[in-house]
Amino acid sequence: MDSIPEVTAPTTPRCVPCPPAFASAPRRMLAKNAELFAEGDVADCFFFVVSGALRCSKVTSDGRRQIDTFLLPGDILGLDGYELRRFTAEAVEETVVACAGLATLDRLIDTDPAFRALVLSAMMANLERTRARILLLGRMTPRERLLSFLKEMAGRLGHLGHFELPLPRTDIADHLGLAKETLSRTLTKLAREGRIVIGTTGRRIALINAPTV
Amino acid sequence: MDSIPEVTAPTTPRCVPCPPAFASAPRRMLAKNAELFAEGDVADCFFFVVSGALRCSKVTSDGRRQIDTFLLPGDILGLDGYELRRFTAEAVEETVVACAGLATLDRLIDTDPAFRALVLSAMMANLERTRARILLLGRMTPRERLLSFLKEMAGRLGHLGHFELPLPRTDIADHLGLAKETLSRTLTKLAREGRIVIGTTGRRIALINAPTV
DNA sequence: CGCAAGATTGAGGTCGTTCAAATAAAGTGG
DNA sequence: CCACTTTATTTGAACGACCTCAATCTTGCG
Repeated sequence: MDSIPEVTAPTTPRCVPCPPAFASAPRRMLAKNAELFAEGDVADCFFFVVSGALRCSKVTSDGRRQIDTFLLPGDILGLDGYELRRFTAEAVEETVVACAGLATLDRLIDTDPAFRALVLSAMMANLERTRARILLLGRMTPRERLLSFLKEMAGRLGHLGHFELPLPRTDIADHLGLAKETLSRTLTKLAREGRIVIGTTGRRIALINAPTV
Repeated sequence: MDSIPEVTAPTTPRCVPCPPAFASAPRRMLAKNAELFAEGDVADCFFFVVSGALRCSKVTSDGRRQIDTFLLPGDILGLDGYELRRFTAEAVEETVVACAGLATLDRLIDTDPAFRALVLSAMMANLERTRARILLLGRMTPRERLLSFLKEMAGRLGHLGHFELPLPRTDIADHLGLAKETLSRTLTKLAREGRIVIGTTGRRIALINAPTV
């Protein structure tokens, strides 16, 4: 629609240093759309996202999909403490994770107060983010959902100006509980209103002066 | 619509013994619709629900309300670890809670492995329940939402046959992301189909042979 | 350059909401 | 305990938002 101000390093490669617990943990590289684990798998390890992005989703028997969360570099995945995975995790793009066994997790929680605090705060942040999404999905219009999502992403991606969304429209739609067509329409409507600017590639988005939600 | 098989003790009083951490904690009695705390309040203690029921909700500036969770006897509230409350907690009916300070919580987490496990598992259960609701709110029909909710409640209230829901329709609607009229219609439709039976009082509900969702 | 996958746009239908009214239930005060 | 008030629930009708289906356009990749 409009052009976005180009910057010298438009796409921050987004690779993040590991916390000590994962310093020597083995890495795993995932191709685009590769599955890290699936709903129902035995949960025997947890992960730290080094680079790339993951989506965690559930699918109903008739194919409706809901994406719980997107995981970005620096996030921890797999703390839920269940025997079996409750959702599927897939790479949105090429992604690198560090893996650690659950025994490690239990040991660290019991012996390392700093790590325990990290885990607790990660869980609480997770819970709070999820709760915010409950309000979003239960009571908000597509427009509000999208603005809220973009604001969150802007914050998490660390750029308040513009940022590169590594996510296809379908994923965003399944995250926000919308049809992809509705998402697309809402997106262009926001662009026409001047609330956002969409790059020529479609993936780069700039939030213009976004008032709270 | 139809009559529900009467039982000698139709309404289980639902009062639950305290875990040790709350054994000598002060009690607080809440009248119907009384507020335990409000969004934005300073969070200085956490609670154990002894009897009654609570609803945790958020409200948008224009009055749309979303109920995150209902708390029933035996549930713990206030583990989120935030400085300020992120939601409002009110009594659905006359309710008794036990209160403990957050200092107690921190101390117990650091010193008592059993309590730590309790807290962690409570948080995980909470997170999982919330995640299930994300799918529900994002991708399910009113009918599916209601059946899922009734099934959950039947399990939590401990009766797989019929049970007394202490909740008004409006609360259920705001929990499931529906208009109260839609909820009511869906309810009577399910009753006509024979999937549920609604008592003359409207609050007692029997789930008939509910296949999974 | 051509194909495949993703995104946008359009048209039409459906389901859930909104507004409004009627009915039922629960409190209240005599 | 009853009549009355108030609140909650059910029901109806009509509108509108979002979804579905389908076609077009764009982007990415071989």
